[in-house]
Amino acid sequence: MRANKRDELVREALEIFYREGFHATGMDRLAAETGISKTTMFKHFRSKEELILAVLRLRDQNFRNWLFRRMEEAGPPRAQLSAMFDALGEWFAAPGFRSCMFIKAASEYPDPHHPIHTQSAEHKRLLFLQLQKIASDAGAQDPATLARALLLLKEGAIVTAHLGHEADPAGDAKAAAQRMISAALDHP
Amino acid sequence: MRANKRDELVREALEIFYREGFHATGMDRLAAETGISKTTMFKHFRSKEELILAVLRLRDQNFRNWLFRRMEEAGPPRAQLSAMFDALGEWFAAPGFRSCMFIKAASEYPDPHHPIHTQSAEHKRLLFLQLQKIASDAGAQDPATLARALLLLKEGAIVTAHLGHEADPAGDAKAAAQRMISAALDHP
DNA sequence: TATAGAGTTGACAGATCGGTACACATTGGA
DNA sequence: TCCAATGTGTACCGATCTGTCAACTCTATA
Repeated sequence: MRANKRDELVREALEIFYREGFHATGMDRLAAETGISKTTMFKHFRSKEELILAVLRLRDQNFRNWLFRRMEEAGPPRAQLSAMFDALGEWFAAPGFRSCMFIKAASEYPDPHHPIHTQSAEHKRLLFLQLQKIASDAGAQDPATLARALLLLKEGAIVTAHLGHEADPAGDAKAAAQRMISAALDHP
Repeated sequence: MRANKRDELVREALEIFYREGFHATGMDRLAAETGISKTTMFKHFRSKEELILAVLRLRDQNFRNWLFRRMEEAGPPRAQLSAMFDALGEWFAAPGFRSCMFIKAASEYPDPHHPIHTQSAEHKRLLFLQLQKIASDAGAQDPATLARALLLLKEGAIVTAHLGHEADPAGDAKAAAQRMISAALDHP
């Protein structure tokens, strides 16, 4: 019961923060839109910052689960790597897509030492580690370099999908990624 | 004493917004930090939004001038394309680097129809047009596709330099870019 | 010297910010 | 049935938010 409200708050706060932004969303508005009273919110989280950190933890889990599951469906490691960009393309096309929550969080809390910033960076690090592993399984001689290159394309595609005029940034990124993958695996 | 307070305000507001964020910086604080009175600020700009739009216009000019000048110094078009990433590397290493102002603006004003968002998107479009021209001058058969791929790497490098743990995102992006350039120009 | 324009000051408005005090409701155990 | 603990809602705090206003100073130029 208590945990329910807490989880409910985090889940709904995630939607609202993602849609509207962190600074732009006040605790009053959060209470009004979730139907959870401010007192309850501040019982579960000592501050807005703590709530945001909880939201980011949930987002990290959701996003990595979703992405790597989609990639696994593609089969062997090499196919998984390029399948990442198919998954991204679906995400971009989904209604309500508004860029990456962690890029947004880092934008609003630009101080690199701020907890919200460092926690956002941690999400990117976890993505890198998993991608590096898949690149290694695929037979890359330098899996870290391949993983970094693919992540550059991923972040670029996300930003461009949100901010750009382009029709298919995920497709562009996939085409570029396949060159990188081929260079790393076919001509080692 | 006909000093142009308006330009001074825009210049200083740019620094503060870039360092602290848009929502996080109030007009009171802007007045306190610039020494320009609120009355004067609201004489020149009817709203905070108008001030932000003026700041973004200035940033657009400054950034494109700086980047394309750096690229031109590299000589022929093909060298210019990869020189973009050397310039980015210098930017990332400069003290006070805090990602791209337009990515940040789009993060804080995520509604794609918001004037601040659309004006940020316009900056990216202008970058694309110039890059496409250089790619064309370099002899690319499909300069638009090459320009899009290089911009994906550029945006990814910016985000990663701000948020990532990586040592040299500009270098990684440059290495990947050179593959793209070579594929587009050497094996047409 | 008169005047217009730019800038300043300080107070103020109404809304919203993050956060809290306190009374009320609900519940489980004795 | 009673108590204690826990969860919740209302009303409120001081600070800050964007934006306004009237009264004033300064300065360049006609």
